[in-house]
Amino acid sequence: MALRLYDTATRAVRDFAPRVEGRASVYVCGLTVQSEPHVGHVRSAVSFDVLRRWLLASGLEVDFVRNVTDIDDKILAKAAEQDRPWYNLAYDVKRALDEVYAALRVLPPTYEPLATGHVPEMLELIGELVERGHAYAAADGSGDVYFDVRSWPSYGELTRQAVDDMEAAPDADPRGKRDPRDFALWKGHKQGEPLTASWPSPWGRGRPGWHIECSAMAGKYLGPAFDIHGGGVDLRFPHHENEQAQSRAAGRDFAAYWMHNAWITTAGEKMSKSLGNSLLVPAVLERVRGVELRYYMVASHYRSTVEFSFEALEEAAAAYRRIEGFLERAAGEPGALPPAFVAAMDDDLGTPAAVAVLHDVVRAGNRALAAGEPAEPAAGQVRAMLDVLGLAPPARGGSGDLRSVVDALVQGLLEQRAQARAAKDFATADAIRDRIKAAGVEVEDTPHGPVWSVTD
RNA sequence: GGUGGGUUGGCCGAGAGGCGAGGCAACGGACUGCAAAUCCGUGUACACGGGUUCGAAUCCCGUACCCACCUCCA
Repeated sequence: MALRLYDTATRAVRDFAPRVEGRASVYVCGLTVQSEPHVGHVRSAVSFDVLRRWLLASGLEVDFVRNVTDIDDKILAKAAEQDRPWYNLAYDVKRALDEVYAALRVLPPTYEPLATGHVPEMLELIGELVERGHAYAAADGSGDVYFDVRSWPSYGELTRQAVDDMEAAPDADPRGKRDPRDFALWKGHKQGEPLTASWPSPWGRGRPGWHIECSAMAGKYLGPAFDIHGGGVDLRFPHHENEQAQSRAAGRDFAAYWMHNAWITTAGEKMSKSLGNSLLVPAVLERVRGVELRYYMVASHYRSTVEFSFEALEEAAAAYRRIEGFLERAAGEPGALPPAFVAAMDDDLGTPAAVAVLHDVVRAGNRALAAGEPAEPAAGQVRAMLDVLGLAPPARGGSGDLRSVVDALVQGLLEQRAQARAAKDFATADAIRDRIKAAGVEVEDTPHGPVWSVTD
């Protein structure tokens, strides 16, 4: 295993060695299902999907968990605004998210646990923390339970921050906290909140704090120690810092490597508040195909900020179509990966360099085609690389049945065109081509005769 | 105040002491009835100012600007 990954905790690229030989365990923070996903949201899923596919391609079995946060303040607030049950909103958004993931070729996780389905596991963990003296019930009778930051000396180790240097959020409601930096493990049920959003606990009815779900669910599905924990950069603090603190304070080793993907920004800023609907994934998918959007993301490194623009997106789509065009001209079953591609991927998932290799091989293949030489080896390599990146070309021209129907019809017209061309009646030949094109089928002449494809 | 990341050609986007990743666009050529596709060729880019070095986009010092996080953000 020659894979090396950048580990946020040590701020260094480290050799990746799974805890269990031949098996990698990965936990990725998924989304809070409160509103439709924009392109920034899905970068994380795509980045870690590439990680997963590369681990698989490297011969490892992969246990891949990505959670769904389906209960939180924002969900409750938005549902109340929209005058519908919070679980109705959460489930709708989750389904929209599933569609987006499918469009972007993100493989379904091995497990996709919901926070609301793991309240007992969370309560158990909170109980352990209280027992060990790292958590306490608020003295104000609110039913809140807090993690005691001062009781855990290594608090702040993930993000290298000293507790005393942290800004004590001035606007935060101190409630029953002993220290303003203490964070909620359990939130007591409040007046006005739906009763359906609360569960019984030793501290009264309430709901889980944000961070505890990930510790509990990672523990359940991956065990007290696992290999890689991932998420967006913003999650380093507080979310991941807190996850690690509460897990380790409960005697679990937790993650061995931490990986964080960078943002997709607009106008140089984080994509969120002033976001128009145009950047919601379904809207973007009206302009390019899902596979092209994925190419756009994969063509830059997961730790680099991407400044989103439709111009750049169209360029990426054009680059992708070049690859796709080559595969339409050259057959070849997926073969071996070029060593340069493997080296690029092994170097902290160097997808930009890997994509460069992809284009190099495409050019070599096109050169072979132009010279009338076999292009199967190149096509095989290209297909193998695309599989790893989750970028295999989608089937074109509809179902196989329809495709043969269209082919029969088009072939008849192409024969007429060939006769016209042979007779140097180019006006008729072009008229036939235009007619076919108007029906959505493009014809290209190649040294081996005309080839048609369905335009999107 | 603390912590982390960034500034590369017309555009996107890698690289991290010597050899110009790759894509898009542009221009020239080849091929073609035309078109499309494809191939070949064309670029003296690394925020600014110093320094180290035989050699710096890359290392050091300083400056400017941008972004993110600091307790419920992908």
